[in-house]
Amino acid sequence: MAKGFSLGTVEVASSPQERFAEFLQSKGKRITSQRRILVDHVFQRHDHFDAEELILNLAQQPAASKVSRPTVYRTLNELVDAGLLRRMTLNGRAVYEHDYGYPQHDHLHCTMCDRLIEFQSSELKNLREAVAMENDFRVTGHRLIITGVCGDCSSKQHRQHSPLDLV
Amino acid sequence: MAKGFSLGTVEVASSPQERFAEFLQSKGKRITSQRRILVDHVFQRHDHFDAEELILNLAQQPAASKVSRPTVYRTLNELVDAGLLRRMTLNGRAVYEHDYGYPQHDHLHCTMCDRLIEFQSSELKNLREAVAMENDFRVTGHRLIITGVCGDCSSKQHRQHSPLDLV
DNA sequence: GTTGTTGCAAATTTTTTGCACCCAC
DNA sequence: GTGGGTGCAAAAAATTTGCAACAAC
Repeated sequence: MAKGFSLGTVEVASSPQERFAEFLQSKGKRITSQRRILVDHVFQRHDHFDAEELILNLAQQPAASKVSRPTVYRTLNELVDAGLLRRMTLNGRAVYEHDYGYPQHDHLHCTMCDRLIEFQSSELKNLREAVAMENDFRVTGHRLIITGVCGDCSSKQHRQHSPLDLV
Repeated sequence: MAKGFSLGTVEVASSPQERFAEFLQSKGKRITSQRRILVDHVFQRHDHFDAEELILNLAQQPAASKVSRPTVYRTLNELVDAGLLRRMTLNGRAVYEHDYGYPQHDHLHCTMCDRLIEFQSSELKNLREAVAMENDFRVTGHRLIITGVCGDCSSKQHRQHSPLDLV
């Protein structure tokens, strides 16, 4: 199970850091400062982001917390594998959001301002299973994106938000 | 070959060619041989494809029906704008399918063989409207992809189909 | 004859990889 | 100490764009 601390208490992995550490160890991978920095940054705020935003964000931090572009990409993939992040593709580029300790949900995507609005639907899960059953399919997940125009953009039809103006 | 797609008993009014011509004219664009060639190719068979497949496919045709790579990309975008094709993103690359004269549907995506299985669900439309209403959102469309492993791949766990082995 | 279109090559954008050095274990 | 990790530069993959020749209207 979880590794005990010196007091002998059994810890359940609760923070993203712990959870990621567990994943890495299970894969024989190492816990490096870069990986810690990235997990910190990614889970400090709950919003949608892409690799470029994360890199830019890190560039504005003290030199100590800089991580190279390839490592950012490598680590994002690991975080997806670990089940901590979920990846979706918006306009060709990958967009990430928290997947761990965050309820299952889907998205409304405004094509004017690129904003993502989250919503939950219990019916969808039933639908998913029903369809899978009919098609002899073993489900591991799903992605539903409803596209359209959000209320804000509907009113001020002329003005547009900047791309990737996220939730 | 088939000029319209038959929806049960009702045939749609115009062919993709006609429909595209209409779109082009409404935009002040021109009907060129390349565009005709592409529409022909794309609507000759009903399956999922990506830009590279289409280009390869064309390369094996008589010289007369060759179209350059940029033009293929440009025209695919126009066909999406015209509502003739639907675009979705599979593993970073764009995948297209017919959208005109073809019933609304969604997909099961097998992550082992990359096959896309189509299905229809009427409940989804209700769900879509309900969610949109709640969020003050004007819906133009949606995309649902249920990921998992298809029956074929579940049985022969070891063997894998080649990527983009399509429906 | 105008104005949009094509093809070519090259640029852009996003993401991945090879490799020498480095560090967590 | 050793094997995995990092950063750098460079490659790769997918798509877009500038521009001169060209064709549709």
